[in-house]
Amino acid sequence: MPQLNGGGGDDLGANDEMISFKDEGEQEEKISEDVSAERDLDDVKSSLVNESENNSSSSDSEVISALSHVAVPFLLAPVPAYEWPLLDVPGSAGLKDPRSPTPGHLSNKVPVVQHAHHIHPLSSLISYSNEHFSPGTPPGHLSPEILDPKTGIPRTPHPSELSPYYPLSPGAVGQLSHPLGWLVPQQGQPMYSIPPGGFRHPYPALAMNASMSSLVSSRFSPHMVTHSPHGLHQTGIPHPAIVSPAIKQEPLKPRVFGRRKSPGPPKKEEDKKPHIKKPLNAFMLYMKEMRAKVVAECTLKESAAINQILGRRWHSLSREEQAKYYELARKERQLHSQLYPGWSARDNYGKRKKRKRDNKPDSTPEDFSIRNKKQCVQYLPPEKMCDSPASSHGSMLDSPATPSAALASPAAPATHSEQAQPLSLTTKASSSSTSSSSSSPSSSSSSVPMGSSGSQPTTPVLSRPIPFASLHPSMLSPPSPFHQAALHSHHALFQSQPLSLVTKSND
DNA sequence: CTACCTTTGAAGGAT
DNA sequence: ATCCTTCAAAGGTAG
Repeated sequence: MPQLNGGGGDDLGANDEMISFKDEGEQEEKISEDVSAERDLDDVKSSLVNESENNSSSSDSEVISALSHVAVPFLLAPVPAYEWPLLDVPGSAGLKDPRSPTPGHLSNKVPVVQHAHHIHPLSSLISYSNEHFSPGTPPGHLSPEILDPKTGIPRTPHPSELSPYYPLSPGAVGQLSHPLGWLVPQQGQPMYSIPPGGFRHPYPALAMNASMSSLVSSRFSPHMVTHSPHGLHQTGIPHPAIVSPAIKQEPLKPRVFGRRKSPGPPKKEEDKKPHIKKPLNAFMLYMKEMRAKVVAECTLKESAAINQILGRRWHSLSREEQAKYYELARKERQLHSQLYPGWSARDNYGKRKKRKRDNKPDSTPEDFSIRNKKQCVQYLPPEKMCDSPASSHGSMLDSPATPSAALASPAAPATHSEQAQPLSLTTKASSSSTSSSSSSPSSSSSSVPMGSSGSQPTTPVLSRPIPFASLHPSMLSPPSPFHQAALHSHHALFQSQPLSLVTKSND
């Protein structure tokens, strides 16, 4: 259990969080795109700006204006809408995740808790609509107590049992939405697909605690839980993460259904091995929640464009807000690890055939640039329409590195190094300027901010022309050591795939 | 029909 | 220790 570091990493959280704040310079991205692409964008931008007559008096002209006319409500109140009040849950103190390194006052505020009178920010994601409750799973408020799986005797959940998942007070459990996405179907679709034939739990011996099982069961329709004698977890509750290889991907999707017939002969071994999906990370959880909203606000439907918007919005979130998702993600990973102790992310390798155009050295610069250019044109425009003003300068930066932020870091247990670094900045080239100041909690010892997503920096930068372009300017004048570190990391990037990039920029 | 696109984060293998 | 690759969601799009 990677995540279960016993309370050690207080700082972990902080670091983790830092990772996410790498958006600064987003604006630069737009501005510093590659020339040709920029032209194309300019056309679009201008058109957008023109269209949006009134709007923006603000300086963020294009983006805001474009945005406002498309989705005013969405843009105008991005944060407020999700300003999650850090709920103090006095009663949950004992229940809070023991590992939670952060100070009690902070940890208690984990927004996982939803009071009856509050609407959880993630309600869309984890909301328990009535329909989601299976008959056999009475609302929590009706059954605060949990039946002991072994004895069948009602008992109050132990902190140790709940804490790993959610710091909920016993009484609150039933009222709260389960933060784990897989426990809550979104838009009628479960986060994790469920094989029609039932589940074959790889770890039957695993004991799911009562609280968990109740939560889990609440997410599945009765028929799913009831039949399928084999393949079901000991508790009789299939985990949404388990997906039969044959239908491993979104079985509920029509198109998937259509192609159910396996192309080849039934693969024996694969059939035996259920596809256990990776737990969603913080951003994925955020996406699931926000996608619908973004789509509603915008006319966009393409996920690629939506995701771009979501990515920006993600960066625009305050630390506290992001912290919530990190916390959720962390818990989900924990739960996942408990449900599938032997599971490895590696297990899913090769499941998806896709392997995108990786900026392999082979790809010629031309191809690369063209491709990127095309993408930019294709997706960025829409983004601007709906995307929130790249408020990189907004909340995150402004907000002092509060301890709470630190708390966010879910991956706490993860390597400290990564979190310690503000690397996020580096990543997004963007890191550009703004970065440095506020967010450099970097007291970290390790200088290189490649930390967590060490890979991240590279991929994005390469795939995205924009950030890269902006990279140069900012890098030229790195005042602080931090910048240097960032520069260094970027430099590494150059070395790894310099040609295409350089060429591109020159173009 | 399938892979791609796009985003961030996590994990694990490779160096 | 660092870097790189893959996958997680999702839905339009292109081949």
